[in-house]
Amino acid sequence: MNIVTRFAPSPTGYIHIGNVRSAIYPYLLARQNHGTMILRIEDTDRARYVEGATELIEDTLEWLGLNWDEGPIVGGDHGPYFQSERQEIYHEWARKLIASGRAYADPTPSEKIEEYRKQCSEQKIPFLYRNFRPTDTPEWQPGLPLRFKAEPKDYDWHDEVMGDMHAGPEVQDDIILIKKDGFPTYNFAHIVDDALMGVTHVMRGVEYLSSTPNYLALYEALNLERPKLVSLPHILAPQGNKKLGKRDGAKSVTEYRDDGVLAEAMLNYLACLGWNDGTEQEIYTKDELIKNFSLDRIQSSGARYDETKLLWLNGQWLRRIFDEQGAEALYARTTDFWPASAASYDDDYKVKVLSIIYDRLKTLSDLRTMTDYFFTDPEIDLDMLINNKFLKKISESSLEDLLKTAIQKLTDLRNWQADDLQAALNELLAETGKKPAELFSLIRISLSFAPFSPALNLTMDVLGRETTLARLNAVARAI
RNA sequence: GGCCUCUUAGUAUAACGGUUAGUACAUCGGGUUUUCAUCCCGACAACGCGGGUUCGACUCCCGCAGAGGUCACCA
Repeated sequence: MNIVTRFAPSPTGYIHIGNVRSAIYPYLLARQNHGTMILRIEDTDRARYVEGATELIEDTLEWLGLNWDEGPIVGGDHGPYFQSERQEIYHEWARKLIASGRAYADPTPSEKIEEYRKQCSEQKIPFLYRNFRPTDTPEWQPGLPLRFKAEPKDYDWHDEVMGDMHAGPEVQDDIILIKKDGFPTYNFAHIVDDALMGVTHVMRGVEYLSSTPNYLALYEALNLERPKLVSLPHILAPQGNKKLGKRDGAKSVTEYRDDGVLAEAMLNYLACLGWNDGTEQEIYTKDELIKNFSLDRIQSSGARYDETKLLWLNGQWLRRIFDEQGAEALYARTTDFWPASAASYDDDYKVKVLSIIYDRLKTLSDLRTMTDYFFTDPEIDLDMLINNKFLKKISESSLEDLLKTAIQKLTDLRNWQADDLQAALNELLAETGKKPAELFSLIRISLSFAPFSPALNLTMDVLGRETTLARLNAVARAI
């Protein structure tokens, strides 16, 4: 069987980390089975439609590397892939239901419905429209909503994540199929679309679980085959037990990209939130995820979003790319993340800086704050030097002497290279009788005036003889 | 309120009747000649509660509690 999955978002805004997973899992399943992944835009709610949201969605999927085989941009044999362009199709299927007596036009004014709803809520009973079903219904015409005529009964079905399910007649209702504006509801449109597009696995959030019996009734009434149903548990906000949503500050996926999180790390983290393959592996490439993914190992409970772990994974990925693909490969990802002061420097120099700083990065945007002193002379901050925990017991004149001794030693150094620099530093240690913490802190801070920096010899190597000596001399004069 | 789902350390999870309940993040301690990281070593820390079934239960069954979802002309 050819597996066909889909991601079917509404273009109401950006995709955030709480809802990308319903794109990732269908993608993994489709790729694993050499099947088809469809992107369908569910834009039937004109009020919530947001201009540009479709592009935002496409951008997010592309960044994560979740390409689709059918849908906007790429086309396909089952289009259109925007529900707003499928009006005729929905109406055609709606007419079938009218013909078979399973749908009726509803003339009830909305105030009346609101009243019914209120009655039920006051009596603390569930609101079922079928209990208020109008007896005399007109012919369906524009301006009138079309409702399904429920014939409630028991349903049994299997959910690939939740297991065997059962629901009684009490949950089935006369749901709206076509709204009065002529657009279909999600409830109706997705049934028709999934069937026409050959979707074999419907993967969506658990919030649809309670309406599933209505969908089963619809498949039956339309004489359509049931796809496999896969309910994905929610991703929960870091605090509390609420589903992670925009209101809890769920950031858009692309915001993480702009903050310097790698797509590999994001995909890795999200895929493993609520799914695991039973091994103790933590780092997964996209190909490994595709290979190892399985529906039956998706958790049935919600998982809390933990940004700390995402950032840890990002660090792992930064180092992995550097170690396995080389400095150039990682450098290629850093283009937008250098401080302004780096603009005039060439690629070779920046690659060197990256090479000695990369294992201190959590995100690429850390480059902006951590590398400035490689590109511009830092402002001399004597307080920082004098109050350093290793240097504060040394008098200022001793510091000056020590610095001058170091300058002399480094000035005499023949080869300005990491190894030779380290050798010179070691000799300096022996000659001055200072502890590494004292001597190295003095030089390190004098060069960077930063809270931390890479190994001293590497820093001096990258900075070069001229800059290093100039900075040290400047500090020696200032003390 | 009805219906439905979920419940292992702070977090994500492993275990599919018999383990000192494993792993990772976080936290705390130590090591790798300065700092901050990386890396390595170590520590802390969990089966929601109550009944069964069984020689034996985190695992199976039944209650309870807690949390979440749903009951839209939103998806």
